Amino acid sequence: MDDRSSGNEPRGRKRHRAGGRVTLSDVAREAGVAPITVSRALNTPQRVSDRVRARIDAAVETLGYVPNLIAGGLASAGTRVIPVIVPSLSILTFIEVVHGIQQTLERAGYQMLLASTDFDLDREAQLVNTVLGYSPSGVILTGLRHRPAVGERLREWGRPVVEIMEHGDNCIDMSVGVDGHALGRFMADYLVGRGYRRMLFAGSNMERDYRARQRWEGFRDQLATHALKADLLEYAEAASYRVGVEALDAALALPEPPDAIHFSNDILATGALLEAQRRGVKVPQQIAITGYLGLELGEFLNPSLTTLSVARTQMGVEAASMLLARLDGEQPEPVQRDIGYALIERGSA
Amino acid sequence: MDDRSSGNEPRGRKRHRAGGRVTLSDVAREAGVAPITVSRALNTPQRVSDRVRARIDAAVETLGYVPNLIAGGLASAGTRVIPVIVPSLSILTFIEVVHGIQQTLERAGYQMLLASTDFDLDREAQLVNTVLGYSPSGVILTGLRHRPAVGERLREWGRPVVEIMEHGDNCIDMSVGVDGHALGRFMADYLVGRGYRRMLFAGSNMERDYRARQRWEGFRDQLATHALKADLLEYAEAASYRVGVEALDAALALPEPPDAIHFSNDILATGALLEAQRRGVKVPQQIAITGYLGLELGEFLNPSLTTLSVARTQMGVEAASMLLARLDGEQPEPVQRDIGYALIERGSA
DNA sequence: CTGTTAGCGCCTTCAC
DNA sequence: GTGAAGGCGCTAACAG
Repeated sequence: MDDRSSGNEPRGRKRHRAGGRVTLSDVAREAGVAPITVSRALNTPQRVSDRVRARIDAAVETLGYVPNLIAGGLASAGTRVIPVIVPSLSILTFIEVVHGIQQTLERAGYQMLLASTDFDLDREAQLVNTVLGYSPSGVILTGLRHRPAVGERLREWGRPVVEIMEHGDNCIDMSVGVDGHALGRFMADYLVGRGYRRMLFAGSNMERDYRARQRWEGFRDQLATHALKADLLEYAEAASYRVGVEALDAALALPEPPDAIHFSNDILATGALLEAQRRGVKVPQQIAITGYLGLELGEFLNPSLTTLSVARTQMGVEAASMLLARLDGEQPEPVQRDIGYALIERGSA
Repeated sequence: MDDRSSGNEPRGRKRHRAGGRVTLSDVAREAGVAPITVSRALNTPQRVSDRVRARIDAAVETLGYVPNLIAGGLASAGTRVIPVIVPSLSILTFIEVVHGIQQTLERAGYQMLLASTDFDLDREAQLVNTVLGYSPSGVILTGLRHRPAVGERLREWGRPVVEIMEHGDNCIDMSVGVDGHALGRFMADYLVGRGYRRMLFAGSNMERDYRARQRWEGFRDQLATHALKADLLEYAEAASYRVGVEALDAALALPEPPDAIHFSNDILATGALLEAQRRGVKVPQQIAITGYLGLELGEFLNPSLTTLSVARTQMGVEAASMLLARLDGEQPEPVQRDIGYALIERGSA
């Protein structure tokens, strides 16, 4: 006979009960049903009769039951948690995407576990491992480039994975992003079309942020098709207004100053624009300035900033939506989405 | 007899094994020890002999074992997850605090679960309930004002709780923040000391963001002690450069325009400053402008922006540190920390 | 539509 | 210092 049926008290074990929370069994007892019925009433209400469901709902209400998602996760694998892994939380771009993701997930009853890699792919691989330990329902990570182990593990894991920021054809499962090369090429053509000839690309943190480097490569390559050569001004540190200021000063101090500078983001471009203003350098007559991001601020600068805008919040919304759709059993098409970009033509170029 | 001892195969159940992950038992088998020994080797290495520990470490390595934190959490209550609940992810202030928290937590091997309330206290209460379902190791939430149920539940829960942003004497467990009234009073005194007399306070989203309202109240009350009256210009929408622009226009259109405007944040103040520049309004001669936040951008505006700075990232770091210290069994003193503020005196006032 | 049974992976208690 | 047994709270599989 199963020893549980012997009437003995459980030898004085009195286990921890996390803060004495109400459990599903408590609800079942209150409602006079089996625990599994409560589980069903909560997760698949249509499979429980109206009368029983009403009793259960009432019991949930009176006891103040809140599901222990950890237990649910252990039993069913799937904790309604979505880890989101980004390179940095101090860069506006990622913040905005994260915002879109968070809004969308939360609305659907999922929670976001946010982690940052500091642009380190090894750290990313390690983080992926760690977060899989939480039995998440899906994963969102940044970029299409990862350590080989990441793709392998995620693929065999079998749950939905969305890669954001980058557009290409080698994603693990699904992706939403932009084509950095295309962005660079577009801007090169635009500036050439406006009559500029001596082009400078100024970027920061490009050693680590390979997506900024892709924009530079696209820019450079497209200029080459016009038989123009572009220079690169690179700063190791993270983007800041100060770096933008320095970049403008450096550009103007060149033996042959450029007639246009394209910055790898609006923060740098803004710093440069404000410095030009301070120094009395005419923009765009003496030097044109363009950015990348489409920040609201650019609209109010004098002159206003011409910039290439990417719908970052929307990117986050779409990433989360694709993931949720997959969790709902749908197969969203296409699996690799190019979010595109839009030129905001203003006064600085 | 316990039916498990009958040699039958488990009737073909083949349960889900989340992606066939290596479990602690697998490691135990590989190392030739009991599962519990592996558990100890991982959690309390000093309680396992060196030889056995070495074997276990090797097994962990070869199998690529990654702990299932969900299971650990269920068994021991404590998942190394810290939910962080903030009002909004589109407001810079919170982003920066979150950044500080995240860095600190991640460094200590904890993960951040990020949720936002949209400034809704009912939503906050609901979120607290939900995240407690993840058996977190602690909780960080925003502000000192909550629904009564939140404080009760969190207190009886018994794990560390840190409230951020606000300083006061009625926290649930621990807190780090600033005293909004003091901030407002300080700025009032400063502007009075600089000779300004007709003061306007311009803010956005103050209906929902009561901390901005506290700054206004402090500002107003302190001016009253100087026998000065302050006006309030309030916008319902969220802060943006555009609102700053509108606020300046509105202020200048007043029958008796103010000689100084204190904005509830640097975004608004920046918009106003840029608009003043565009219109050729002299700052601070014709009108003084001050902000709150201490954004880097203010340094590069023309004129540069005088602003009250709060060490937001540092606040996040301290919040997380306090929490971690408590988890390590320490009792950090003091439990209610005032992070303070600093005036950045620049050209706009 | 509802209940029984077993177990997710780990850790706590107790025993040696 | 190591191991055996049981259970954390929930749900999948099977049975009625």
